[in-house]
Amino acid sequence: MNYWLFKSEPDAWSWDQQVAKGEEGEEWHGVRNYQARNNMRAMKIGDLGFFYHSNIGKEVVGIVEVCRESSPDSTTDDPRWDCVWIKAVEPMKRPFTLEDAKVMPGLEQMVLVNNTRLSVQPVTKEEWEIIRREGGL
DNA sequence: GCCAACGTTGGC
DNA sequence: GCCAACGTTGGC
Repeated sequence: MNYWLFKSEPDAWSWDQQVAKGEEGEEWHGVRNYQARNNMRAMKIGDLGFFYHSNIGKEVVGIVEVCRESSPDSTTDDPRWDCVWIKAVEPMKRPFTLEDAKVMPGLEQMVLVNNTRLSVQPVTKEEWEIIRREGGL
């Protein structure tokens, strides 16, 4: 079991829209970055992730689960790009902000804090548990 | 809206 | 294979 973080601008695709997709989930399409793609290729069904709102909010708003492993991105014919599907599991009771992450002991090494531009990133078990707890779950 | 950080592209 | 130019992301 591995843990991840998915960034989305809520203007483009929000947590509420993700929740509305229910059990079927949604293809996490549109990623055009090798590192982010490689992270998705490493994912297994059942892996969990944080759903993070970038730009507006700048906070983790919920937890998602990988429900389909990496397959070709339906929004391009370019064979380099594929992606997973994710479904909403539960919302955070309290959103966990980027600001929180910057000052929270134990999150100094977190990718979210140190590589702001990576849109699909790994999260360690320790980081996962801290943020989950701080989110009231 | 600006701009720093980073990734990608393409000329050499 | 290097690196300048350019494009994009995302925090502020």
